[in-house]
Amino acid sequence: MLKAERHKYIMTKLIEDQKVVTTDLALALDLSEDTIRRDLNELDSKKLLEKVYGGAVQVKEKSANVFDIAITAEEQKKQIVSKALSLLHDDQVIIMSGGSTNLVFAKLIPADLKATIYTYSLPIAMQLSQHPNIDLIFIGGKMQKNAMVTIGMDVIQVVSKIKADICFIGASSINIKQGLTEVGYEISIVKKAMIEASDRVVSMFASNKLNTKMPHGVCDLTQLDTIVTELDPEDERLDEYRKSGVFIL
Amino acid sequence: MLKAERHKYIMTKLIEDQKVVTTDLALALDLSEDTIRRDLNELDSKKLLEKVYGGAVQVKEKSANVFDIAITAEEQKKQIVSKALSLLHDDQVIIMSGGSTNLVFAKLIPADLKATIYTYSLPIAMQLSQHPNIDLIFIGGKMQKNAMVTIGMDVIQVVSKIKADICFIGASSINIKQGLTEVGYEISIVKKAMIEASDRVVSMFASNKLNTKMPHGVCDLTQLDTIVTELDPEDERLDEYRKSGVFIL
DNA sequence: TTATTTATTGCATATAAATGCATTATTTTC
DNA sequence: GAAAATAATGCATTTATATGCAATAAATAA
Repeated sequence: MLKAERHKYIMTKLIEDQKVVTTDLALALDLSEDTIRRDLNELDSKKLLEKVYGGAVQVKEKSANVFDIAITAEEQKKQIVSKALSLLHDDQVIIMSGGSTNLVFAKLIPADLKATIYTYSLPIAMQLSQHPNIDLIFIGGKMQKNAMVTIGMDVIQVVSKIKADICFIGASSINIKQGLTEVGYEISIVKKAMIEASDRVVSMFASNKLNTKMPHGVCDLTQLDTIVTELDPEDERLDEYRKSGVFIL
Repeated sequence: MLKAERHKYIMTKLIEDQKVVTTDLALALDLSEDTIRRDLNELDSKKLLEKVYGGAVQVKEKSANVFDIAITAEEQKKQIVSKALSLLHDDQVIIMSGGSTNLVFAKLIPADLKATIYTYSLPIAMQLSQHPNIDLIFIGGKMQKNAMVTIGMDVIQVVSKIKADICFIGASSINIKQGLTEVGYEISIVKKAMIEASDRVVSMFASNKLNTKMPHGVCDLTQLDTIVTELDPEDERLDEYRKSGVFIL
C-alpha cells in the first residue's frame, strides 16, 4: 500500500469519526504504530490534521473572522507607542497612517483626549470609532486590500488639504542615508503628502526596522521630527540617527 | 478517548449548561476527578474557560474588542440576503449602505464575483477587503461613530458622481405611505444620493421593519425596485407592497 | 545491467505524557 | 470552628512518542 493511499485513508477516516487513534489505524492498515505516527506527523505538518497524544483530530477551523487582526509582538509595540502618548494634546489635528504599530497606538489613546484624527486605515478607524471624544475623519479612496488602507489620488487630494499639527507614520524601513522607505509606491506617495501636511512628523517602529531599506523613498531623516523605538534614546544603535538631528523618544 | 475529545466534550457541555461540575464530568467520562481537574486547569490556562471551586464556568465576555461586531438574528439575515445573491453579476458597479443585514450580505458574496463596490461602512469594507475579486472603494468623510459609517457632504459628493448598476440599502423602517424612513437625517440624505446614483435599488430587511416609521424620509416605494425579506414573496403581509409595484424577492 | 543512493518500514530503547491513587493542603459550608 | 468537599502534590504505572539502527524496497546513476 502506497503512502499516499494510507494518507487518503487516514483523512477519510478522520472526517468520518472526527478523530483517528494511532493503534486502531496500525491494526486496520496492518502497519506498525511507528509508521502511522510518522504519517500523522507528516499530515500534521501539512496542517491537514492536528496530531494529539494517542492519535489525531481535525484541524479546528481558523476563526475566519475578518475582524480579528493579528498583531505580532503586541507587547513590544505597546511599549513603543506608550512613549508617544506624551505627544498628544487636546485640540490637535492628527493624521495617522496604517500599520499595526499605529493600531496599537490608537488603542492606547486616552479616552479623555479631544482631538481630530484623519486616517485612511480601516482597522485604525474601527478602533478610533470607539473613542468618545475623537472627531474621526476617514480618507476615502480605492482600498488596498491586504493593508486595509485606501490609496490613490483621492487620498492624496484630501491629505494635501489637511493642516495637521502632527502625523504618525508607520515605517517599513529606515536608514541613515535614504531615510524612510516603503515597499509600495502608492503608500510612499501618501506618506509624502502626510508629511507635507503636518507641522510635526513622528514615526514609531521597532528597532529591527533600523538600517533596512525598501524600494520607494518617503522622506529623509531631516524631515522627521521624532522617532520612537523600544530602545533607550541613548542606545548606541541610535547614535547616527541622533546626530542627524531627529528627536528620539 | 483522546484528551482532545475530552476537551471538546467539556467545552460543549460548558456552552450547553453554562458550567461544568468536576464530579459530574468524572462520572460521565469515567475518569478520575484528578484528570478532569487537570483538564480544566489546562483549558483555564488557555483561557477557554474559568476554573472555579468545584468545576468551571464560561469565561466572561471580553468583547472589549472593537472588531467583533455583534449581529443579531444572524441566521435570519443570512436567509434574507441569500435570496439577493441572484441579483449580483460580474462587472456590476454596486453601492452598499451600512447596517448589519448588508454586512451579512457582504460575507456571502461569492468569492468569484468580479465587481466594483462602493461603500461608506467600515465593517462592510473590512469584510469586503478579504474578497479577492472585488474592486473596493471606500467613500470617505466624517465618521458617525456608533454606526461606523461616514456621513456628510463629502460622502454625498462622491456618491452623486457614481453611476451604479445596483445599490443595496439597509432599512430602518418601511411603510406603504412614507416608504423608506431613517432615524438619522444625515443617513437619510446619503441614501437619497445612493438611490439617485443607481439604476436599480434593492432594500433588504426583516419583516418586523414592515409598517414602521422613522422621522427622516428616504424615498417612497415607487423608487424601490426590489425588496427582500425572510417572508415568502406571496405572503399576505406583503400584499400592499406588491400592489405598489415593487418587486418582492 | 549493476552499483549506489535514497526512502520506507519495523524494532529496540530511552524519554515523555497521561492517569489514578494516596497524602496533604485548602476552601466551603454549616 | 469543625466537618465536608474540593484541590494540589508526589509517586507509580501504563501508554504513547521520538530516535537511532538495521533490513528492505525503490529510485537513480554509471
